Amino acid sequence: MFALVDCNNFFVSCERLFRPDLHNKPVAVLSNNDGCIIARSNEVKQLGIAMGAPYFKVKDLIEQYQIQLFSSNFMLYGNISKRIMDHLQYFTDDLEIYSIDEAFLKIADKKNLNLLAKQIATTTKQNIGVPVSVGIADSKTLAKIAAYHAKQQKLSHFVINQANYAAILQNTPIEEIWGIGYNLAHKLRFMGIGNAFALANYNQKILRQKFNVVLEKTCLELQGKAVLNLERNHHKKNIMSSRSFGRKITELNELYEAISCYSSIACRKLRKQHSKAQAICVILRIAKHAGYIKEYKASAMHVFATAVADENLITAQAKKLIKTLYVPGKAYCKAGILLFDLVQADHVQTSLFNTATEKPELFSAVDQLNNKYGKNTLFLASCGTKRNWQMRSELKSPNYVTNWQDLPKVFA
DNA sequence: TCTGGGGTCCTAGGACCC
DNA sequence: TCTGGGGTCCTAGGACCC
Repeated sequence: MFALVDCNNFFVSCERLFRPDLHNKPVAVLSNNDGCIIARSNEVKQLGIAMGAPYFKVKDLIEQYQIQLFSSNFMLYGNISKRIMDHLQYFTDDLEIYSIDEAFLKIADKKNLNLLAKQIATTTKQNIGVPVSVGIADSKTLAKIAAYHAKQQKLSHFVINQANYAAILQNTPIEEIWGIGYNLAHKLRFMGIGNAFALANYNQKILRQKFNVVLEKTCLELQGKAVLNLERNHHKKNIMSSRSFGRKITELNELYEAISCYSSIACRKLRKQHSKAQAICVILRIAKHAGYIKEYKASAMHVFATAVADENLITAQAKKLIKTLYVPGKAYCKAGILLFDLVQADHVQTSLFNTATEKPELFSAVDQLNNKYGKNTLFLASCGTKRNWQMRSELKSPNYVTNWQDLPKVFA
C-alpha cells in the first residue's frame, strides 16, 4: 500500500504559519520575479483565479477582494518542507520525497489504514502547523487520486478500498490522473475515456500501441497493480539555475555578476549531492520587444576534460561562455546555467590531459561557514555586492525560521 | 510595462558500426 | 536480376510533473 501526503496550498500555508491573522482570508503567492500566481488559498481558488495567472492580469481582482499577496520565499518553504519530511519519517523510513510539498510512504500493514491516515494528517498539523491531505491506496497513482478526493470532500484523509473503488474512479475526471496532462486528456476524451474507471478498464496493450509505455503503466496502476515503486536516494541528473532579471541588462559586467551568482547556486547543489559535472551550458535570453513574437534564446556549451565540482573553475568557464553570447547594445532579460552529465564524485574518470586543479576543502569550508552564519557570509567576489539586477521580490515575508533578525516576537 | 524555475522520462530518427 | 540484417549511440523534441 502507498500513502501520499500532500500539503494543502503549501506556500500559502507556510505564509499563514506566522500570520495567524490570515486564516480564512484570501491569500496568494507569486512566482519568482513577482510574475504570476503560483499558490492560492481556497478563498482565492473560489474567486476563479487560475494557477499560473499573470499578476498584472488579475491585479484588479486582487485589489477588489483584498487578497493578501506574497512574493515567493523559498528559504521559508524549504525549511518548513524539511520539518514535515522529518516528521513523516516517524511513521516509516520507507519514504520518497516527491516534491517540496508531497511525499509517498510505503505502508506495510494493511490494517487500520484509516486510523493511520488520520494520525499522519492530525500530527502533521499539530506539530508543524501545515494542513495536509493523506491518500492511501494500492498504487502511487491511486494514492494520488485518494488524496485528490480527500481535498474534494474537505477531509484530512481518504482511503481507496474494494468497496469504494469503482465509484471513486468513476468520479475522477481523466484530467486529474497523475501523468495525464492537457494533451493526453484531450485525446483520451476523444476516444470516449472520460474518467479513471474507463481508463483502468481499457485494453492496456492498445494504450501502449497508440500512446506509450507510460500510459500503459498508468492503466495498470489504476487497476491497483503497483508498477511504480518508491524512488529513494535520488541524485539529480541535471542541475539548473536560472532567473529572470528584475530589469533589463545591457552591460557585460552585470551579466558576469548574474551568471557568477547562478553558477554559485548550482555548484552548491552539486556539492550537496556529491556529484561532479562533465559539461555545462550557459543560456542567455534577449528581452522581448515590439516586432519580435518569440524571445531570442542563445546558449553555449563547454565539456570539461574531467568532471569537476569546483565553483571557481565552473564559474570562470561560465563567464567565458556568456561573453561569447553577449552582443553589445542588446537588452537581456534572463540568464542561466545548466550543469549536466553529472557523475558521482568518487566515480570520476580521470584524464591524461587534465590540468585543472580543484579545491574541495575550500568550498567545503565555505559551505560550513554559510550554514553556520547565514547564506551569504562568504561568496565569490565575481557575484558582485550591489546586484541591482536581481529579481523583483517586493512582497516577501520575513525569513522567520532562517534569520535571527526575522525571528517572530511574542508579547505577553 | 508586466507571463517562474525547476525537473523527469520516452520516442523517433539519424549516424554510424560490422 | 539482384541491393542484408543486424546492432548501438546520440539528439531533439514532446509530454508530463511540482
